Amino acid sequence: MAKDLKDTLQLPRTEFPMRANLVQREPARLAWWEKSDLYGAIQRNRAEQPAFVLHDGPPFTNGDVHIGTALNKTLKDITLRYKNLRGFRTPFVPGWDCHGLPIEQKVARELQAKGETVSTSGLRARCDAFSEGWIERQKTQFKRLGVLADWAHEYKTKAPEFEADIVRTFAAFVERGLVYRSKKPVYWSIPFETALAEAEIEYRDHVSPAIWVRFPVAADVAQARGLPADKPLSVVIWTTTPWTLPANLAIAVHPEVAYVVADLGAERIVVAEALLASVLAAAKSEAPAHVVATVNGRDLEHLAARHPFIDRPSPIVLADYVTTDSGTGAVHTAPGHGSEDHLTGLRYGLPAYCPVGDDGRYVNDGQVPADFVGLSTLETVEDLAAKRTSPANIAVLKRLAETQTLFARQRYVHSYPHCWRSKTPIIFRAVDQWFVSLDGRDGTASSPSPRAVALHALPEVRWIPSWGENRIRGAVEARPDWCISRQRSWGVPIVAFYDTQRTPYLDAGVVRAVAAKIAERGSNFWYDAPASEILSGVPLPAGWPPASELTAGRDTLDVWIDSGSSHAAVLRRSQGNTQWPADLYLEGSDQHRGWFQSSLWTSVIAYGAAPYKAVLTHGFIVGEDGKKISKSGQYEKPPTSDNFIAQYGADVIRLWIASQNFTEDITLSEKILNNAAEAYRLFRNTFRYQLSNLCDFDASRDAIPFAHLDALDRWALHQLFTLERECVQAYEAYEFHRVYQLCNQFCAVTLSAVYHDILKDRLYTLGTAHPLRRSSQTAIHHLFHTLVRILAPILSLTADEAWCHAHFNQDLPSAEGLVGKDPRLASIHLQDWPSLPAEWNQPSLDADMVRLFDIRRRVNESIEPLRAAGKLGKSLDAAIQLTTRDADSLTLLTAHRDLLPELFIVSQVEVTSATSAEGGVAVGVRHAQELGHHRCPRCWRWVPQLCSTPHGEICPRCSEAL
RNA sequence: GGGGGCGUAGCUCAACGGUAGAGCAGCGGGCUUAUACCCCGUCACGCUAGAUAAGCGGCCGGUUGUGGGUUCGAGUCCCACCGCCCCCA
Repeated sequence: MAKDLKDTLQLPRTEFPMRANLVQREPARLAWWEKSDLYGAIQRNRAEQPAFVLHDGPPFTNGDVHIGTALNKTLKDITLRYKNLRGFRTPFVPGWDCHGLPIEQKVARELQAKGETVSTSGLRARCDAFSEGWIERQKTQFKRLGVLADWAHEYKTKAPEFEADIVRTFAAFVERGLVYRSKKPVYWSIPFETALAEAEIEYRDHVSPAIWVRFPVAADVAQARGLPADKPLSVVIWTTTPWTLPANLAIAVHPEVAYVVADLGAERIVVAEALLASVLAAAKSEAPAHVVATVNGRDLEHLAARHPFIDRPSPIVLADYVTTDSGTGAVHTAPGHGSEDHLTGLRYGLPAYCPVGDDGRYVNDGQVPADFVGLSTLETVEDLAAKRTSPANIAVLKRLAETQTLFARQRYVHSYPHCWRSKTPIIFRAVDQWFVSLDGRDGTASSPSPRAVALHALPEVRWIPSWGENRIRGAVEARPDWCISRQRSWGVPIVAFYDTQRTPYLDAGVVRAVAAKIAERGSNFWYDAPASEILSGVPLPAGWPPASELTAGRDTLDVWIDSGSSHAAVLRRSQGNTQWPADLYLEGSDQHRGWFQSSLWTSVIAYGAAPYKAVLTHGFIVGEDGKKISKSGQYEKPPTSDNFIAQYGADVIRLWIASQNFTEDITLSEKILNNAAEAYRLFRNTFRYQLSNLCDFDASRDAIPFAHLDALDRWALHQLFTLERECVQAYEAYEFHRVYQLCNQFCAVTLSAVYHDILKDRLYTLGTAHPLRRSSQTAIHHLFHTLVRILAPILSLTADEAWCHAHFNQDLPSAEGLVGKDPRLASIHLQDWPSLPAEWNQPSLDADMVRLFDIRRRVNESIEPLRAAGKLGKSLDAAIQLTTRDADSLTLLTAHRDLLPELFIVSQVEVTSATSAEGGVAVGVRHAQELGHHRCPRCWRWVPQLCSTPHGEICPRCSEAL
């Protein structure tokens, strides 16, 4: 009979499964999105609406999608899905950054391992294929995350049309007169006669001659500085690269370090006070030394010492990087052979003098001693095998000995950079590079400099969070001129030509003409064709030699110009219906110095304004210990997007992302992901409860107008009204974690613990079409349709799944299901954001309910001891007595008298006023049985009297329902 | 070393310069009509009390990484330190 009665209840029914099985089931929905071209449908749906353009920052194409990259793309997806629901047209063209050293290096190493040698264009072809392979893999991985984009029309920086726009960015630099040529030291491989990047350096032990060298100070110079001049005086430097001495232009000392003039008997030397002992030890000096003067480094500035064997001065300069850890505290400075030296040289107006040619041998420049010319500066493979130092070192040592400027020497073993391919030591060598002046060049004084325009543009942009503006401002202000040339192969060529004397020829018109050819033929053509072909049909500017005498340059552009040109190549060309400037750039905070900045420079130079209206940044993922995820070591598998999805499914990962305040460090741990999974289940079950209780509800037929709804249901809609308003605020501020918190608490407290729980009695036991039941179903209907939209940007797959169940009673819309219906029904993502009627705002009702829920809480507290004592099981077994002398409370309780048993989920509530009672409301609890009541086997409530029906003894209300 | 941030319960997040709060997890129960679901209680110091009772303490216990400062009043503003993240050197 119990079974019989149970069948008379309106129990919830739905095919929406409780268990998500996301890992297994998500791919089907993703496949359906793709098959049905959901992205295209969404774009068509909003074709006439104002656009919100988020411009995608391109990930690099050399590996699987990392969880950090997944975070970035998911935040973009959440943003765009929200904007779409709000009615904006949201084109999203994903991009990939394809050129660059990491790929070139990886490919080159693979080739080397296989013993293959290929031409430049052959290497480029391999790089192209390598990059393309990762694009496809990453695309699959991004799709698996649920990211919706124009995947069929992505942008790639290696595409010919894109490359052409990169070249045109360069043309804009040239047009503005900003491009100039200057020397800069780079790592240089002698055997390969090529520049190397940091990543191509291997550190190996190397035996160098460490030498202490006297730089004589003339007597009159010393005297002018108040230094004793009656004996030979010299500044002693220490170096492990004797071959760089011909390029010495200065001696650096630290301004705050104390230096001494030490008398050694026959001579006096200047070294740092702290290093005097070690210097003497190196020279094995037996003679007693005594200090005759002490002076601060700062006071030595501009003191003109002499080069030990070349007739020129070597002035003393100041530099903060000088230490007293080793050496003499006086640092040999050759701006053409060291990065720090170069910067120091710039401060003192010293040239990046480098008398070493591409082949690593001294050139004949009239300054290098004639017998040095042609000597190799560093060891060849043969030299290394024979364990002998380089010819240049030998020559320098010999010359120092001859000029009696060698103070001491030692054999010195240290870690030294080597070329990864030839295994020979590398040299630091200044070579000509292309620079972009950020402060304007000759002839452009009338127009503001790029830096001025950039700084002017910053306040026009909305920076989220706001400190982003300060950060990029610092970077923009401090940035030196932009070195845009790289001696690489896998990149976009710098369209410059050279005559037989290596004189460069550069012209914006020529650059643009070549760009047009690259757009058609790809940039490989630059490497395969002779200059005459590259320039055929291109009118040469006056003063250029004939094309037959020119060769095309081999430098490539800094890859930051590649990605920094994306706004021109994509937005300016309205690719995928985008537009310039973008409404939003959204990347990690490291991009303040990267893409945000490179895009800003290219844009202000070419178009005079920033390419974005707003820039949103997120932090980086760290482990439980607060250390960055790669160093955290808490995961055995690599932290790729796929590895996490394989364990949790995309929607749990998306929920985790949404739950975090992403402007700060984002913590990732198993515990936190399990939290997200727990919250996911809460949302899923909330949808399930709602769907299952709407199984017999047709809004068009059964819905009840708001004014006629039961008070509890109106209250629920009031709560929903508030939730929606707050969620919109949170979304607009990009505070997705607030949306998460709000929805989580709404579902856990307002719905699950209160509203949904109270409703069970009504929904299950009343007659199908009972007004009270329909009233609650009306509210549930609104709750579902609002909540599913609020959560759709975050739980994109699950919200869509719930949506389909609401409309088709199955996972995915069927063809038949859609016949005769609006095709927009096919997906939640084709819906509009709900606009909730203002009448749902019921503050006074809410105030009443707040007080009633407070009493409810106290009722629950009062029931608990009886439960613990085993006197009571479910709350429906309880009969409650509320006693108050407080007129307000009495009015409140009386007004909602009928609602109280439902509200408390008890069988009876008696309200009495008592003059003797304390203030407030006193709660009394009894088992309903004590009142002589009987339990209705159908609805489980205890009532004074059961009545006989064909279904047995049940309560009058149930009898009526049947 | 320089620049930009962050630090509140085990976790995720709140809190106009004005009483430090939620959810989750944990712990203890209950239900079996959302059932691998759901409900109730408890849970950021200490003390006292207690079984159909809860209170007390506030200058002298604690309270937002630590220590100072400004203020009638500081999680919030300022300074220093510690730890961590991003960028640069």
